[in-house]
Amino acid sequence: MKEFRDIEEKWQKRWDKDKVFEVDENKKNKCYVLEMFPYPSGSGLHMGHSRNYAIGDVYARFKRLKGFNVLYPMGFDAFGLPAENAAIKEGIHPKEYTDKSIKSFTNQLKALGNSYSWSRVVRTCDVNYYKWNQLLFLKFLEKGLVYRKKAPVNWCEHCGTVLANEQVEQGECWRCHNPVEVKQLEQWFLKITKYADELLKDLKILEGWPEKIKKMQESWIGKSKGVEIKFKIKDGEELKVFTTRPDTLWGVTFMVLAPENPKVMELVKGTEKEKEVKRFIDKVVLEDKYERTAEDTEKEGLFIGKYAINPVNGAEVPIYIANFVVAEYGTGAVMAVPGHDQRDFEFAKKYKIPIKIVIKPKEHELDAEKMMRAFVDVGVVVNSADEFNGMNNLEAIEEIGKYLEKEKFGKRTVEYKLRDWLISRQRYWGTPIPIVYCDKCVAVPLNEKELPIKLPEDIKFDGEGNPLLKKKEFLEVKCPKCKGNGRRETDTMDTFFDSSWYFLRYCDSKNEKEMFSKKKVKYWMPVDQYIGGAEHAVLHLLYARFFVKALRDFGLLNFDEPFLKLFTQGVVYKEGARMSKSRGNVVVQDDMIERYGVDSVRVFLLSLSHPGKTVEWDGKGIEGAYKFMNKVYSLKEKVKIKDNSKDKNVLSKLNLLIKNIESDFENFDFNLVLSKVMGFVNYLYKFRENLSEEVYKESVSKLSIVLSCFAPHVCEELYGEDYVSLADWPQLNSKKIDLELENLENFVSSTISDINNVLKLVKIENPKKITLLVAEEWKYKLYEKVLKEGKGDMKFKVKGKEKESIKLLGMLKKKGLPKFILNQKKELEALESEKEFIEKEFKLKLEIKKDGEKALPGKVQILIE
RNA sequence: GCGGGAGUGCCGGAGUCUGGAAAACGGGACAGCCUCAAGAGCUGUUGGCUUAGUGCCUACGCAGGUUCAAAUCCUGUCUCCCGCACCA
Repeated sequence: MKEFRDIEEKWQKRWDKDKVFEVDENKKNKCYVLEMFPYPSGSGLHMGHSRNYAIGDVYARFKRLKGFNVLYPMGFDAFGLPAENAAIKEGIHPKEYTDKSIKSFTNQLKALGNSYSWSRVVRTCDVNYYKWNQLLFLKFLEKGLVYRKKAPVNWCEHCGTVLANEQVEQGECWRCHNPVEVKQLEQWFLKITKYADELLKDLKILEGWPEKIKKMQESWIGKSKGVEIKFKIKDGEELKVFTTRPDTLWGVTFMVLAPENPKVMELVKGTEKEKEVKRFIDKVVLEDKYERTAEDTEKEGLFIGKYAINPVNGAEVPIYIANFVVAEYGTGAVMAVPGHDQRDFEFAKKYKIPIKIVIKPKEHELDAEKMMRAFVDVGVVVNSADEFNGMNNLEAIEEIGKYLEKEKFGKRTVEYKLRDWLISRQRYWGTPIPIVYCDKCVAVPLNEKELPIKLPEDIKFDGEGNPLLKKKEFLEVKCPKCKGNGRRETDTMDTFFDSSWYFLRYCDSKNEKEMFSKKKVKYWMPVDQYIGGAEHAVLHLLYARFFVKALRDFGLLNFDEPFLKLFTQGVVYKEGARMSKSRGNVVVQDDMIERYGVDSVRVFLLSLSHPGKTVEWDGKGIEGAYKFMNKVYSLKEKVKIKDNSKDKNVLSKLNLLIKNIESDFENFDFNLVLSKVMGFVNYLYKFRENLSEEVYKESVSKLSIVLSCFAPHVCEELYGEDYVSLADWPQLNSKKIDLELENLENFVSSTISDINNVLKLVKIENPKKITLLVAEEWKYKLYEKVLKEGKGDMKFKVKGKEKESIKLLGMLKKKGLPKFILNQKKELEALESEKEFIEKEFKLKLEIKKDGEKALPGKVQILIE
């Protein structure tokens, strides 16, 4: 639509020129609205993106209108694999690819009309940004939060790099969905586990976060309280196990070690079992780890010929190794209680190991022979030490824990599922890790002054491994410590490192001297409203929280959490799958914008459904949004005034609208805002000839302010003075809301239904008398009309509300009721009333939604005889 | 198995917190007006029955319960989507 397109261009240029959305620290209340910054890929923005960014923009614009000093920045998560892969595939440099992508992203975001503060753009691939990554790395190292360790790590062959635990989804690489292998490698880890407890605890203060995301983090951190118990190995040293169920300690009938547990080979060394055990381990370890440890995988194990001694009763139990035990959790060894753990139960059945009952239900006995599954419910301790028998097992967990500590059999501990974060990546397009290796000094961190370590740009991509490995100038350096020959670290940082603090950099993105000015960060942070996808629940959202806590402990920040409120948008699906380039089911925004104008597209995308819900793409509805925008735009031209009979009504509707939508905005109920605004626009449009100039102007002006969040360009045009984007939210004038007017229809119809209900209730076909007692406040004209004039003439032509009045009259008449009159007390009584007294009385409350200031006395009593 | 969420016309979705004419708002379909025509715009219809009434009946996943009154509150149950998953 040409006209809309012209308007868009005009205003986008003006916004840019006048720096309308640029902000500085000032005395106003600040509001930091942030969307997760995008990864700039070569393909354009599709409808999923458009919807997401529209959501953020509506909120930011709303807050701006409400008088906040709104920081709403945009940037690019510009390092990462896809750029590198594109480089290999298409033969262009990742930098070039990224620059190009960022450019096209920027253009498309601008085309969307989003009110970003463009001067603050952050690009993580700029030295100016990533040098601070390097500084941070050194700081982490200094504080003992970074360490290098040889460990079993997740390796994605397809991406040619290791991955963090969080980046493995059901055994597959989060990015390419190829199976992940386990490799023993020496890598850099970030000690996120140090903050495990705080990360868990502080979830409680994140009231503005979706429950779902918090639960996901909670289970990812996976805290469990238990006891570490020492078992002696017969003729050997001791073996520690971790258990959350010390109450079942007397029911232990075997032990199981993870095959990877180094203790295993030590134990069998030189015994006749050695070969067999080795074969078993090799077999199990070769298997895909995810499959092996899936819940429905058949349990397999092997007795290793050794026995352990239960510290509390001296019982000797056989030691097994088995596929279902995870090496990394707890001590990589478990005490098995088949009576009270389903996994142990299955294993015991398979290998014919005895089952011993030590907890039983209150009411009946258990027979270990006949049990079909383990008893895991709450019960009573039996067959254990005398002092615990008869105790409720939950209580026994506590007591036995204490007992074990007292007897020095073990100690109470806490275990987490959370693992340290592996940040090394064997890829080129990322932040170089500021480390030099040297034969003498091992791994030497660089001095701060030597930063930044620039990522060399002049390199060759042959598709084989990390090109940095072949870049001599980069590779060969002097050891900073001994000045001998050293070799630079060629691994780069996980890009989630970049995104863990970018929101801080926005506060002061051009600072050359520091990561950020503490003062500026203090003003803007924390982010008031964060918006992004739920898929980052245990990735970015967890890492960023960790960074903030760590930086706080470095003395750089003075708050505990980066994001006060979080909104997770829904995904746009097409043909049953998430819209994405790789699936080839994208609908790009450009064509649609070209045809209908961007405001229509924005309105359409947000009217579809609640922004938090996933939607299946169906472009048909755009027509409706387009019609709506046309109608809105046509309000620019005032038609001839016939009369001003609707002034009151329109003002009432207008103020009602302003009142109602504010909380909808806060709750992200944008679909509701839009439907309410549409309702108002229809009303205004319908009666535009019956309005005084003032009222019309006021209506259009206020409408354009509230609607500017959704349709900023057309609304700028409509507003006509200054920038609507910087206007003040319209003042609510509650007095103009005419409740009588607004509730008229409601009142009549509900009265009808009340009478109906009452009639049904008392089963009187022809009641002798019906009395309606109406409160003084209900001076509804309609009632007067119906009851004064309504002589049963139902044939006068009426519409709308008045139709209802006919319905009321007719209905009453049909029920055999004669004329009514309205008396001074606003009591309505049947004329031919009997003196007989009322037999039944039903009070029917007619409650109208409260308006906060004045609750209506709305109450009608219907008395029937 | 655990956790989160959802079941309402042909479709997307309001309404549920705070019980009181179910279906706001939008899409789609159908009919009419306007047009040479198309589009746009406007008007109406869109659960069933119907003698066409100002009528009756049925309906908010299913089954119960509370209540004068339930989509809404309570109990049970089914289905679907999403996340985690042998963590001892």
